[in-house]
Order: sequence, then structure tokens, then C-alpha cells
Amino acid sequence: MKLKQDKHYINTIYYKIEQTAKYCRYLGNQVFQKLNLPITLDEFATLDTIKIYGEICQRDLAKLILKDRPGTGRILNILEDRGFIKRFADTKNNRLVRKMSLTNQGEKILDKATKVLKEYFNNLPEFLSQSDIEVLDQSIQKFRKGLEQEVAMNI
Amino acid sequence: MKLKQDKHYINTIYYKIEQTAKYCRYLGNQVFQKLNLPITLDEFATLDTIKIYGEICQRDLAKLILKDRPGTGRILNILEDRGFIKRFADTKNNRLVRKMSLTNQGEKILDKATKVLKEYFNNLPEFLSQSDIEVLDQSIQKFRKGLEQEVAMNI
DNA sequence: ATAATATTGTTGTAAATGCAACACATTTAT
DNA sequence: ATAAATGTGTTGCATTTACAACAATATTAT
Repeated sequence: MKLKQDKHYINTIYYKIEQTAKYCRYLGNQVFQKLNLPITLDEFATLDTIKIYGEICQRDLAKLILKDRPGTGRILNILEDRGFIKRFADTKNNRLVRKMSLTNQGEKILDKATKVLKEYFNNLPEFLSQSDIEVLDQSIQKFRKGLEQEVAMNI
Repeated sequence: MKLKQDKHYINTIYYKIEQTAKYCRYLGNQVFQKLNLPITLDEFATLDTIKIYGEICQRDLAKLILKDRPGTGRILNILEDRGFIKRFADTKNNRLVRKMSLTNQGEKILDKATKVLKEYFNNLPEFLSQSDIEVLDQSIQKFRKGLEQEVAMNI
């Protein structure tokens, strides 16, 4: 993988991805506050992921929500305390694991937040066309897959 | 900006950018450790940016290195303590600001790190062609610019 | 059989991050 | 002229993050 000789960090694709990710995070958190949602962005992502994947163990969930194992456990503690999920012991490859599922209240909160968020984002000016997004999606996916082979995630 | 009705967070472009950024950060930090560089990724980015932009005030630097003002001040404290930069008072629009420049030692460390990093990255398998990178670069740039108008950065 | 290795989740802690408050100076508004 | 608002950098603190160490169990190697 060649880098142009005169490339400074600020001109690399790594920097631009970091920069864009930072904007995404700020926007996300600001939207959650502005809309007065009763959960944070991380909690929303966690609930939404549990809804899709059904009963998965904590480590698999950690990989999906991009947190490490301790961080995932802590988010789940909060969600459990607030009654949005319930946890139970199960096995996976003969190993004892903890899985989880949404409670009724968790479903309700998630649906509500999803609805409010969809409305908000539908009213945002469309700054990228659907086909632009697809191009971005494809190429960032390809980039990430390449990256994946170079970096140890140890989650 | 329309979202497909059935899109979960994990399928959005926001998630994929976060995910890719995380890989970038891990790879970066792991490379800096593996190569036994005497500075961190953040310090390198800071030195490299000071080298390009010459004498800028801390707040402008903060925007470039994607840190907030306190964080930028702290990184600069470290770099100053280690003798890689020197700081001095100046004015910008009649306002008192602190600017900085690389010391000889700072230049040396930066050049050394740049050389080692270039060698490392040149030996990585090329997982994206130059034209692929350009496509990614263009579309992520466009996306970020759209985002920029929706999010307050207050740095 | 025993030891070494691997998987999963938790605890603890050092470091990084985000943010509000402050100090100080300058510009703008009234 | 005075007050309010803005720009710059620092301090302090609460939260988040990264990471190592551990407990418990299962698999693999010797």
C-alpha cells in the first residue's frame, strides 16, 4: 500500500475517516439530547442490535456495538437495571455465556426512539443522494475489510 | 435525507464510518507501539500538523487535530516539556493567542517517525487501489461537508 | 493424567474525552 | 460610557475508554 511521498497525516484517508466519524458521533449525541430521548445513543444502538440478533452472548454483542467486553457488560447492567432487557445464562459451544433479550418495556422504548429518530432524519436536508451513499458504503466497506486483516481487535 | 424504513443502526452509514474509524485508531496505535516509536499517534499528528501549518494558534490547531481546546493544550504541554515544540505569545485579530513551532529536536523526531511509518505502510498489502481510495476520499469528503452543516462543533 | 491454552464475563485502574466554568481581553450593542 | 457578547486558553471534574488481571470452565497438548 503506497503512500504519496508528500502526504501528511491530515491528508490521509485515515484522518478523514476519523474526522467524519467524530462528526457522526457529535451529531448523534446532539440529536439524542435535542429530541429529549430517554436513552443515549449507545443504549439505543445496543437495544436495536439485540432486537435484530435476538439472543446472542455478550462478547458477540460487543463486537457488533463496537465496545470491549467490560464496556458492553456495563451498558447491559444499566439496561437491565432500567428494565429494558433481561439476561439469562445459556451455553454456546459448551461454554457458559450470558444472553439477553428485550423486555416489553425495552421494545416500547426502542420503538418510540426509532420513530422519533426516523422523523428527525427524514426532515434533514438530503446532503447525499441514495447512489452517493451506496458508493460511499461500498468503498468504506472494502476499506474496512482490508483493515480488518491488519489489526487485532481482541474483544 | 431519507432512511430506508427497515434500516437498523448497524446498517447505516454512520455505523460503518464509526466502525472503520475504530479500526483505523486501533491499527494506528498498534503500529506506533509495534514500531517502538517514542511518540504516540496523537503526538505525531500534532507535530506533523504544526509542521505543515507553521505558526497557528491553539484553537485552530485543535480543529485540525480533532481535539477540544483543553485536550490540545495538554498535548502541547507534553510536547513542550519534552522539548519538541516551543510556544510563544502572539496576536490574531488583535487577540492574544499562543502559537508554537517545532524545535530542532521536534523536527528530528517527526522526520524519524515519518520515515519509519512510511516504510511500514509501504510494506502493507495494498487492499485498496489508488483509484478506489480516491473514490472513497471524494465521497467521504462530500458526506462530511453535509454533516458539518448539521452539527455544532464548539471547539 | 496433567498441564497448557482458549473462551467468556467481571473487576479494577490509568488514561482519554467531553464539557462546564473561569480568567482575561476585545469587540459590539445599547 | 457601560453592558453584553465574543474569542482564547486553562482548570477541574464526571464520564468514557482501553487494557490488564482475574475467576471459572472447556478444550487441547504433552
